[in-house]
Amino acid sequence: MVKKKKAANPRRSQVERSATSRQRLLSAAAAEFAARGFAGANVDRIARAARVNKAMIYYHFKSKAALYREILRDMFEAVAVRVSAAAQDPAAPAEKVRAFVDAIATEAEARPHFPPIWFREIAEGGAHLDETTVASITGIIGALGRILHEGRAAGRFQAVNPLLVHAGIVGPLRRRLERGGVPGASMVSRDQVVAHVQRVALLALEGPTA
Amino acid sequence: MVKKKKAANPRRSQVERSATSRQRLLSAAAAEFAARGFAGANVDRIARAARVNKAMIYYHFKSKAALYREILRDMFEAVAVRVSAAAQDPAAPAEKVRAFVDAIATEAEARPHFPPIWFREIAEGGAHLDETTVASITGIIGALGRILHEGRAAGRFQAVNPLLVHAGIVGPLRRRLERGGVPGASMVSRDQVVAHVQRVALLALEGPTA
DNA sequence: GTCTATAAATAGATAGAC
DNA sequence: GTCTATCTATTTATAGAC
Repeated sequence: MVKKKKAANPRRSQVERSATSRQRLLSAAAAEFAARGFAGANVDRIARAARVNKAMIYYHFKSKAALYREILRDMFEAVAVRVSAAAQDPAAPAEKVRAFVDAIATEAEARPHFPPIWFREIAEGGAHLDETTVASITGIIGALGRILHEGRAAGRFQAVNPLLVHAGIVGPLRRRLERGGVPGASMVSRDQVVAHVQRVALLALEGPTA
Repeated sequence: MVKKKKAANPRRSQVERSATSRQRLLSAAAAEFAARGFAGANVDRIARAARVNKAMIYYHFKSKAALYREILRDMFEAVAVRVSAAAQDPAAPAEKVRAFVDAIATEAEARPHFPPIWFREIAEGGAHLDETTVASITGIIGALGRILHEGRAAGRFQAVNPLLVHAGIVGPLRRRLERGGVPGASMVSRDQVVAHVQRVALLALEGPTA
């Protein structure tokens, strides 16, 4: 009788055994990285927020950087998967654009800390990204590019740079500014934002050239 | 005979006497903050890039934070001034939107490090901003708000949230991604970007509701 | 105004007991 | 898996000579 308990996927068994502290750390870290960026984030603060001993960070993850990379990998992979599905769906290009926007919005909603982190990585030129994550991002942009190309081939869209469309989508799809005295900042609902972005993206693609 | 040389504006005389090192520090710091953010920035690196002794940072500025605030203040003030001018100009609302976009683009061009810094501050919720700078930003959003309101009153624009329009403008108006394997990233010129953003902004405001 | 040397504080990381 | 104590490196900031 060969023992089987050690033969299981190490990743899976680890998750089973320590889902709590590991999970707490991941979500506390996401919040910290979102609020302060990679360099500004503090492992003590992460541990405290997760109500977990700081040493656990180095038990579950190799380093602060590895923890950050893991969060990024997870976030961008999730978006890439959903976005690719939207691009492959048999639907009209315009509908795919709507699905693309909604895919990002949905993932951003499920992970409230995703947009700020994304923003920072853009500002930083992707300094902290590993190859897997770069591949995910390339996949996201690529999926959008395919949708745009398809619409253009069908004579529905005009030629616009995918990166600019992408920026026009990601820009507004961040969390509303909560402070700073900007009036009306927190009065925009999720659905309003999504509807606005979808409308603008489609106008940019289908509207007159003028 | 009262001596006059000490009576001059201390700020002015300081600038006159040390324009070189002070100026070098400011521009080196802007680059560093843009590339790495406030927390990620390193004063040694700033001093080295400016070819100035590190102690000079604390001679000219109170601290790393004060240096950062000074850069932000300058950048946002310049944008606020130009943007307010655009809003006051006697022109049709649509033209004012174009001027608004161009104003930001022009300042961003004059200060290449402005867009990434702006991006970070947005992600951070304005954590490092002093009151003066918050006022500038409020002024920028306010100027856009007035333009939109005017266009709406004239029956030309539809009702859209100024913050979303603003995000749609600032989002694409960042520096083009230079790396990361994104195809076509660096193929977008300044004028193409500005034209795209202007077009999209106006479509969002004037286009059909559908 | 400029420089060297160094103080002082932070913060990432690890050893080792339990 | 979890904790305490601590090491170490980095980095902001200052004192003081020139």
